[in-house]
Amino acid sequence: MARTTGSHSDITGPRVRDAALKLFAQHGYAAVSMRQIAREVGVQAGALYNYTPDKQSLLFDLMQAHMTELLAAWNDRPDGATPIDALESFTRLHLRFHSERPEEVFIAYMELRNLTPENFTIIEALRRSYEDGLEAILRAGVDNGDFEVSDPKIATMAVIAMLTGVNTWFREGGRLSLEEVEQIYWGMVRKAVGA
Amino acid sequence: MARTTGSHSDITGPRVRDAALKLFAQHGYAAVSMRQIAREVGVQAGALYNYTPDKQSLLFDLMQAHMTELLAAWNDRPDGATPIDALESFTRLHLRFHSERPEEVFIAYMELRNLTPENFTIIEALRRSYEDGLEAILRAGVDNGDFEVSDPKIATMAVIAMLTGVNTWFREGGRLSLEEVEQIYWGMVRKAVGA
DNA sequence: CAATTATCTGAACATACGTTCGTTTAAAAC
DNA sequence: GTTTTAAACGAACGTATGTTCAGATAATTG
Repeated sequence: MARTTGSHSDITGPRVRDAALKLFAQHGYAAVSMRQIAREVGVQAGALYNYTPDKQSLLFDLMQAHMTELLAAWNDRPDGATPIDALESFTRLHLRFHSERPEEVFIAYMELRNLTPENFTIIEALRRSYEDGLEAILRAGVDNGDFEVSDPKIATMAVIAMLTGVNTWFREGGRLSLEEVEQIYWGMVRKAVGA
Repeated sequence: MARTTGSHSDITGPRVRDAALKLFAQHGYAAVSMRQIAREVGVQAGALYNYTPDKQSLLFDLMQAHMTELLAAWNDRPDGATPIDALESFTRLHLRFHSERPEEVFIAYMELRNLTPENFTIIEALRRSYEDGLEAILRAGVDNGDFEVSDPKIATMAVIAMLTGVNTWFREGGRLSLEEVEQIYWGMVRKAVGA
């Protein structure tokens, strides 16, 4: 037995990726074996190596793609005229983007320590660049008097932690719609920075 | 070779616990082997089973002890006269308790999915009981007009996420002292709930 | 000082791991 | 319709896993 009916690289490739995403998010990188991923795809373990050089690349590619998409979404945002508008825009974008990708977000936060040092450096730089975007908004608001923030660096971490925490409980179809959640969080963020 | 000079249960026991704590926090539960823990302790893998029935109990005991200590600290708090005082007390306690135990906190948040279902249920109940404490404060403040919070349940999650996020960057001896961090965060929490 | 007990070793268990590779087969190209 | 190639199989590689246990030895007890 070998190549099965209907087997195709452009079908299996994404399926490998999806299986890795789902299983890494569910059980953690270290707890998932290549054989489990293969079983989820419906293929033997050896066949996975047509699509990834190794297990580590499977993780790294997922995280890099996620961070790159996040930064792309950030760069495409409608730039707010005022720091207040920009902060609202950031808040809503962050909530929407993250709530749409619970598995990617989970992996991005939980599996950093399972990256090789080189890969970790790359992902860390992407993350910092995202944080810098928010920090710039906060500093602009402090400068023009819109915000009252004693330490923009800490406020940046606080806001991001608060927003990302939504992923621990928010589920589509739950008590609140995403729009309601956005509204509530924007209210808290706005007040927290004194605007 | 067998029992070595100076070997004692009351010495090795805590050392097993400490090694597990350190290694689980550093590499993750699934990525750490019993032989690694044994090497850290300076003992053969088999000897660990004098101190734990299995690897899972090592994780569960760490998490249960952590949550129990957190709840104990919470019950011993000086109860604030007003909701505002109570919220400040909560904020400072949370920050102090968590910053003193970075490894336990890391494990408590990252290794939930590596608990057996029964163990997960127990830990989850402890966590919820902690969250309920904060939610009660927020509701009291809403009722007496001290706070302006549209959804106490969400505000609870937001505040805890914001505060726990401190552990991702705070290091003793860094730019800011714990006291300064407490002050900054209390300011943001207070404003976020409209007090 | 002899008997007992607590503590640890070191080997063994069956099973699983990530990865490689020769082989086989279906689909694509000519 | 034949040749070429992409894709998957399935067995094998050496190593590691959690856990058990008989045997050995140091500390403790009487």
